[in-house]
Amino acid sequence: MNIQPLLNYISKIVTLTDEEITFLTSQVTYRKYLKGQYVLQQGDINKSVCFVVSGCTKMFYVDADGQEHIIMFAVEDWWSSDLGSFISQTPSDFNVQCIEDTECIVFSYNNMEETYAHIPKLERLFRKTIEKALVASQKRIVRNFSMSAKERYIIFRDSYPEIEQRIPQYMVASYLGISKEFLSKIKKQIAFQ
Amino acid sequence: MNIQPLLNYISKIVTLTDEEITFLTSQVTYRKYLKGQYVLQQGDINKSVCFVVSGCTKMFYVDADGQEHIIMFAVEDWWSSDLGSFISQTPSDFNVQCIEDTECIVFSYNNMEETYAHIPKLERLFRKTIEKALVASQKRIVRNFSMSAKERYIIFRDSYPEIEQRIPQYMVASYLGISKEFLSKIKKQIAFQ
DNA sequence: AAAAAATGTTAATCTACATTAACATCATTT
DNA sequence: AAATGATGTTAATGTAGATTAACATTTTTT
Repeated sequence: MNIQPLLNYISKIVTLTDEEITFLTSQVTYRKYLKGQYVLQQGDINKSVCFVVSGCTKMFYVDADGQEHIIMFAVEDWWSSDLGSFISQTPSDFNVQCIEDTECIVFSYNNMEETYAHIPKLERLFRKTIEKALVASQKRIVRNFSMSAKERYIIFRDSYPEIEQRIPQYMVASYLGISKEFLSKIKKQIAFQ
Repeated sequence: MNIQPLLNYISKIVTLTDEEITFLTSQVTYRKYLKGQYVLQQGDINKSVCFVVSGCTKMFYVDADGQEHIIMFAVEDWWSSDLGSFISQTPSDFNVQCIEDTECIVFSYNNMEETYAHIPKLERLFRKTIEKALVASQKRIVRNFSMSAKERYIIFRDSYPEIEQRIPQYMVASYLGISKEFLSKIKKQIAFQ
């Protein structure tokens, strides 16, 4: 169990005492998923939130026509899972699936109250995480309304170059909300200009 | 100052003592805006969050081409303002403007810590409000990706019939992310089928 | 190394929606 | 009541991006 990446992440936001670190370690579990495994399925209530230590996950939605729409990716040092379902304990609209072998540190909903009670700083940390998710989500709505697919692709590529490298292109297309054929066209166009 | 609608709203989620109500009343202010007035401007840090007692506001974004994109409306018993900017105290991407004469109860960011300290239940209430905003925002992304303008219009109309009645149609179009001409066409199509 | 599966490309055709522009209706001001 | 401005409609034309289908390339499995 390699909890160090989580501690590094936390230390950027709040400072924990040795005692708090010990307690935190006792509250979380470590899980390894294989490529292709589901962390969460559409319709289930999300009981846990995962901090990714290694690997990569995608959160996506399958619509009425069976089409897959990727909402977000999570790589090292990111929170995977549907935060909305986790915090409200309502059925999730999304699936979370590993697109690489993935190791993560898991916070269970059942432990959260106890964890917050023992380490109140963590409540603040999670509040901030949710805040960031809200801001990012609203920015995404705005972009989808006011920008072309090409502009959105360039922003994605420049914001997350590491992610673009390691995932198949058709998933980038799904994230951008366009077909893989059209993304192919966009990339060609960018290469020649 | 009519604080009753806020108290009714709060009582649905948490129960306040008389002492807490008195304290809360001392912490908020009451503001009246005229139709057309701005509550928040793009680029400013949102210092306050408003509970709408009467009237209606729109939150919108003006893009690089000068086009307006409406993100949400707020009517009686809703929270107006950009929660993202408020909670993170970062410059807002959005404007909030009254589209009717509007009265609201204002929480100032500077008072929040004190309010939370005195009435911890309210921290939970606000956390839940943010959670709901996140869930709604993610649902919106999904809808915009996987549904046609007609489907989105029907959902909007059925979810918020009161809002549709009281705002001009071109604002509904902006909220849906389509042109007013196309919404006009959709409505005609629905009427004839 | 061959076969199979997954991923990526190209081009033709199609469609949901935007844009433009002209006009119609309704609300507000004088 | 006329005039002005705000809102809504219709129709013609344009375009971003979808869909289909065939093929190319890369990766994985055997």
